Amino acid sequence: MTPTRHDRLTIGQLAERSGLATSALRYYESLGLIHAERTTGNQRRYPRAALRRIAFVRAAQQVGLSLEEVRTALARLPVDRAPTPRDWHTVAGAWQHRIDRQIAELQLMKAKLTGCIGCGCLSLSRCLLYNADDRAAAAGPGARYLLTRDPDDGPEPAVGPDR
Amino acid sequence: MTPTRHDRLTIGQLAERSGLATSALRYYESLGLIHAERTTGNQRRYPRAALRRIAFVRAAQQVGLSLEEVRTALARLPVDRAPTPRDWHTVAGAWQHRIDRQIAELQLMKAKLTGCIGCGCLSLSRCLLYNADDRAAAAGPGARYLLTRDPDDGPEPAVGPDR
DNA sequence: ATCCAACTTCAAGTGCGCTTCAGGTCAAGG
DNA sequence: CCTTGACCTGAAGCGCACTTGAAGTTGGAT
Repeated sequence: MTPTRHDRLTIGQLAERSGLATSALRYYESLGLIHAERTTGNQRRYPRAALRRIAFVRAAQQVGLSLEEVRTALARLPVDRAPTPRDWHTVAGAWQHRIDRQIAELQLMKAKLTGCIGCGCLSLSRCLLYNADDRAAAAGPGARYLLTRDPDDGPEPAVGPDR
Repeated sequence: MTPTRHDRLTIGQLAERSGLATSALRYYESLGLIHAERTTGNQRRYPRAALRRIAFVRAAQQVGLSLEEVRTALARLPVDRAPTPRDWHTVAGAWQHRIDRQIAELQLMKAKLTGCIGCGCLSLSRCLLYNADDRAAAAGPGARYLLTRDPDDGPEPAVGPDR
């Protein structure tokens, strides 16, 4: 221990403490997510604050942000000091909305599954899962919104074992 | 409508009804997720059941399964008939566990964020977000488990504006 | 002074889930 | 018959988040 000075971490040390690979850290740095000073020999030396930024990044990823979005979010926080409660409040608030939305989606899905279990579902004209995807169409790729309420089932040509 | 016969869909029709691109459908087929018969002219004709399988795939993706996992799951369901309640019960039960876990993770995250908002957090020695990532280390990549309780904070050299 | 693990850069590779492209075939309407 | 749009295949490309590899340099310990 105390390989350099007690408050400057080498990339290896940062990797160990953050649980990320050194390659990931360099990658994050290339994206501007973290920053390092350099020794005279051009080696990176990270301030302890880097750990905090990394924690922020990982947390943001869990919340579903891309690294690019994380970069934007980080840009609003102080570069190498702890954020103020005010800084943090803004960010965390936005995250909570995302989390709430994700939880809501999962709960909806769960409810649909429960319904389907009960009804022996996935039959052609009744299943929520089925009808959500069908004729929802459009809505673009990516965040396809499947599983929102299906207002009407439409004129499906009777039930009968589909084939 | 009624372009071929009423119960065989062209890939274009399936695409429209499922909301997926034809390229995605061919891709799914290449993975064995869906199956089509061919016309004498070698064009695909999908049974209506394909819509159900696609719904299954999309739902599974939402639950976090990879297409490979979906393939495995689908292998346990009848190929082109509606699954029985029993079939379905097994699968849906497994999914619900996954969903529950995901919800729990999100709620934990949310709780931590709330705590951090209250305490003006992300300071070096106290923040849950910070400490979860730090010295959790290991645990492999991928499902990194960040945000579990931090038992001890360890001897952090006082708080003081880190730098 | 010497050693070697840890560091450096840059380019290329990986896995997933698709999309795009090139070059050709099919089928239904005019 | 001819056109046109939907379809076919196989290969390549894309975006994301990294990892791997090659070739060279640094720095802390002995």
